Parts: sequence; structure tokens; C-alpha cells
Amino acid sequence: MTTPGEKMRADVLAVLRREARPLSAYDVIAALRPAHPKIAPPTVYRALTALIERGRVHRLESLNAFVACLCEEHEHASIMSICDDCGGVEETVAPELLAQLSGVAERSGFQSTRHVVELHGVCASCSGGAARE
Amino acid sequence: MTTPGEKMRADVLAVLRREARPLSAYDVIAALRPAHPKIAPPTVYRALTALIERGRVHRLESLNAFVACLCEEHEHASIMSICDDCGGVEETVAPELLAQLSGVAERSGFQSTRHVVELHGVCASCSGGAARE
DNA sequence: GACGTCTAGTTATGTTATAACAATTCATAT
DNA sequence: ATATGAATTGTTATAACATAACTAGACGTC
Repeated sequence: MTTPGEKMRADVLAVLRREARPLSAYDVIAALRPAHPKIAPPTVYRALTALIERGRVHRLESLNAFVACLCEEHEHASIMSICDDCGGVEETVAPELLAQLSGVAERSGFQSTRHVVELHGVCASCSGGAARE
Repeated sequence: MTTPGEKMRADVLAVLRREARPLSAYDVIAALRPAHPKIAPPTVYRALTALIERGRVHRLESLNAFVACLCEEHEHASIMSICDDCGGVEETVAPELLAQLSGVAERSGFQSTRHVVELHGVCASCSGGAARE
């Protein structure tokens, strides 16, 4: 093991990638319990924080949940579209739109450093597919 | 008292308007304690939910906190600019920009019903004013 | 190898939010 | 007027989310 904590981060990321949907930190803990019986919240939160810094994981603020980043190389902010029906998440990259957002705020002198853009609604499969009831 | 709960909603809104900054639900409870000694979380959360539905209060998802809506008549979604330095919040109305956001997501068939757009950064007074240390 | 520094693990607790139920209010029919 | 029932609010308890504070281990330096 070269850098410590690497294993834990890999395990957390693997869990998030296995599930395609957002998981709460405690969902991750539950999924990790078999491999790490004594795992505690701070361990997972630290791994998640490190993964978020590296752009491997996104935190969904409006859900208090986490998803693996779907695009391999991206370290830029994204638009997260959250289906309130199936719970799925789509990630859209639109730098120019986020730049416009910054620009609007900047008109009053606000310097933005972090964007939280989350859309709630219904995804294509849930609206276009079969009616659910 | 015509509709029940009105008094509580008014009291909660008054607290949020008195402070200009975001308050957690438990901050609101603390502020209300003198007037309502036995107030409990669900009471405040219900009042907040009702006020949010009426567009009087915004929930800041990335802060788990609440602010009074600053603009009197608006029931539309807003861009919330949150100063990480002083904690202040600015509300910007930019319907065309939010429509663009919806549009981008819609290209993959996603129908958005609710927007969460929050910018973190430093406000004009905190960056343009005096250095802080 | 003793010492200091940095990182990770652990314990405990703090903070945010809601489920579940009891009490109350109010409308309606008798 | 009062019994019945629907809807709303108050209350208790607990669930869900997150981090502070401390302990222990790893690693470089002298």
C-alpha cells in the first residue's frame, strides 16, 4: 500500500460505482460492513471528502447523498439531474452555462467558487416509458 | 385567527426576516423559544414547509438552512449566492438562465420540476472591503 | 532508536429531520 | 345541541446525517 487510506477510498468508490444511484454515507457504510466490520462514519466521510476533492464523487446537496462521477476525466462542476421517480441521476457538463451563472452573480460583485446545480424532475425512462400505476 | 397555524407561520417568518442570514430550523426554534416555550421540531418544520410552498421562504440545500424570500411577490426559482465568509445570501432572479438549465437537461428527455441553484463564494463587501486578517 | 509530524482509526456526540401517535378543532347530520 | 368523522396541530420519540476530539500508528529526521 503506497499511500494509506487508498484502499478505503477505492472500496468506497467501488461501492458507489456498483450502484448507479445516489447512496447516503450510511448506505455506503452498510455496503462496506461485510469487508470492514468495524467501519465508522468518520472513516467513510473522510474517504468521500477525498474522493470529492479528486472529482471522483459528487455530493448531491439536495439529497444528502453521493454518486460516483460518471465521466472519467472531469474535474469540473456539473449539472445533476435527479429523477424523483426512479432515483437515478444524470450528469450534464455545460461549462458555458455555469459560467453564465457565475456572471449573473458577479454583477453584484459576488465571486463564486463552487456551484451547486441540481434539477429535480422525471427522467426520460420514467416519463416516456410505461405509466407506473 | 382564521386558519390555524397562521400564527406560527407568521412567527417563523418574522424570525427569518429579522435575521438577514440563513438560519437552521433549530436556530428558529431557539429564537422562538421565549414566545413558545414548548415548541418542538415538527412544528417549525411544518411551518417552514408551508412558507416554502407559499414562496415566502427558501431552503438552502447546501447549508441545510432557511432564509426569508427577499423579493415580495416572487414565486419563481432563484439563484442563491451564499457568501462563505460572512454567511450572507443574495437572491438573483434570472428566469431565462434557469430555463436554459431546464433546456440542457431536457435534451436527454429529463423534465425538470424544481431547480436548486446555489453559488458559494465571497460577496462584494467581503472581497472588496477590508481584508479580514 | 527517540522525537516530531502527519494521517487514519475510534469513540462519542452534535445536528438535522421525520415517523407515529394523541389531542384538538371544525363541519355536518341528526 | 351533540355525536360522528375528517383534517390539522401538538407531542414524544427516534431516525438519519455529520463531525469534534482523541488515540494510535506510520514515516521521516536527527
